[in-house]
Amino acid sequence: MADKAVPDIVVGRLPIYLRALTYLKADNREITSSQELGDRLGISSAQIRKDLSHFGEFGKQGTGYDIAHLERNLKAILHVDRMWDVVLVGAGDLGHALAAYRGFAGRGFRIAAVFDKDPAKIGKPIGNDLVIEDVATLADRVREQGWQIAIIAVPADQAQLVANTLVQAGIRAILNYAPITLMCPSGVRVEQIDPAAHLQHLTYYLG
Amino acid sequence: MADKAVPDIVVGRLPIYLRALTYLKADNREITSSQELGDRLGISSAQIRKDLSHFGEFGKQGTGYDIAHLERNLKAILHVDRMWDVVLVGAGDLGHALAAYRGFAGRGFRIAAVFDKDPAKIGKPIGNDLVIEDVATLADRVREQGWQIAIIAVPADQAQLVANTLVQAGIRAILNYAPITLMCPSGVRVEQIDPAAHLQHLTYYLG
DNA sequence: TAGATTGTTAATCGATTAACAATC
DNA sequence: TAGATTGTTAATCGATTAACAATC
Repeated sequence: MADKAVPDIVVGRLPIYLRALTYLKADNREITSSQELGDRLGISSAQIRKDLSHFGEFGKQGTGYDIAHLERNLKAILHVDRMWDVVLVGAGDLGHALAAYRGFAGRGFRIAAVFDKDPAKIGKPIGNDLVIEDVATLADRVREQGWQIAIIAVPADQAQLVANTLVQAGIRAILNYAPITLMCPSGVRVEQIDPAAHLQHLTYYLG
Repeated sequence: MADKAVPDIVVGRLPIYLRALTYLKADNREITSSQELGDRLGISSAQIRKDLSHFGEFGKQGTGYDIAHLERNLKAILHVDRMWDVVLVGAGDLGHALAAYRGFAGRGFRIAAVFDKDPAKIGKPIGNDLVIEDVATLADRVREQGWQIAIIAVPADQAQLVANTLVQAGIRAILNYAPITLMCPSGVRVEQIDPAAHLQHLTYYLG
């Protein structure tokens, strides 16, 4: 059955499935099952089959899933069967870590440029082969390059302003590391990473 | 109505509410409403009232919520009305960024120690006033200090091993930055941060 | 074939929303 | 008081699970 409006919560699990498949493939495994995947991920096998069924039929009864085949399909579904340029705004410690992060390349992403407003940082090298650019030129550069994805790694009090600039310039997806809820027009998707919030979620369960 | 087993999804929203309250307070606001909070967070006011009702009655009909009072209560509920020591394992770029992160202190957390296995890093300063310790001593140090929370910022292929060590030593909550699903005994809670997975979630919605 | 596992349906479970009496 | 907003109930909506026919 082809898709008709897949629940966002299902979409959010696909990258996890994809990640698991990549590890299985690296282990020279060729076939897996919803049972095995579920065991590894702490998810029921029924849920995995149901989730995948939103997008098509990828398995074989009695056998399971061809790992390379399912991986290829998930990549296509998530549109990571190509490379995406990502703009990074903020060249603090976190920005530097993200610019140097090895984990993006294999999963469809490349940090294409880094911006900061600190004159002492502008012009300095960052990551593998980038140079920090002036955030004053951010909007023009985004428009000119047609970038669609941005990562915000600036202090909380500047995040909304940066987001506004990005959206104005045509960015359609934002990964926000600033600990603040961004207000963005519908049509712009935002994902948030807030380590302190995650830790607080955990401490709830600690005496 | 007091709690009887609050859904985890509700617990996960409390840190977001708390964060919003802190900003309101910094803005010298004294009173807010479920409506205002919801508008700011993109959540329905009904959901906010329902979520809070799991823990008690914090508002006043016709008026709303006293910001400082609700903030105090949420902090207590999440057990961040105290400071938590957090062990950080992994002193790469990300580890350095986390060790230097200013956002933890105000929200209940302090990086208490950093561990790495690289002899070239051990003994080097990191963050404000820490020195990188040998991961070989991790288990002993965790036990001796009674630490309960850890952040894993090591490469994916070492994350499970580190997690096992931590759990063995008594850690009960893990924030995992390695892009791999950790297998941990029930009783140990794990939260995962995987930037590439978040980006893939976003690209699903991009043409 | 016999055994295994998918894809799907129906049943269950849980979360969100709407609505409103209570009341500040 | 009149207006506003809570806390809660009941209704709706959506997601997960169980079960199984199909079939490799």
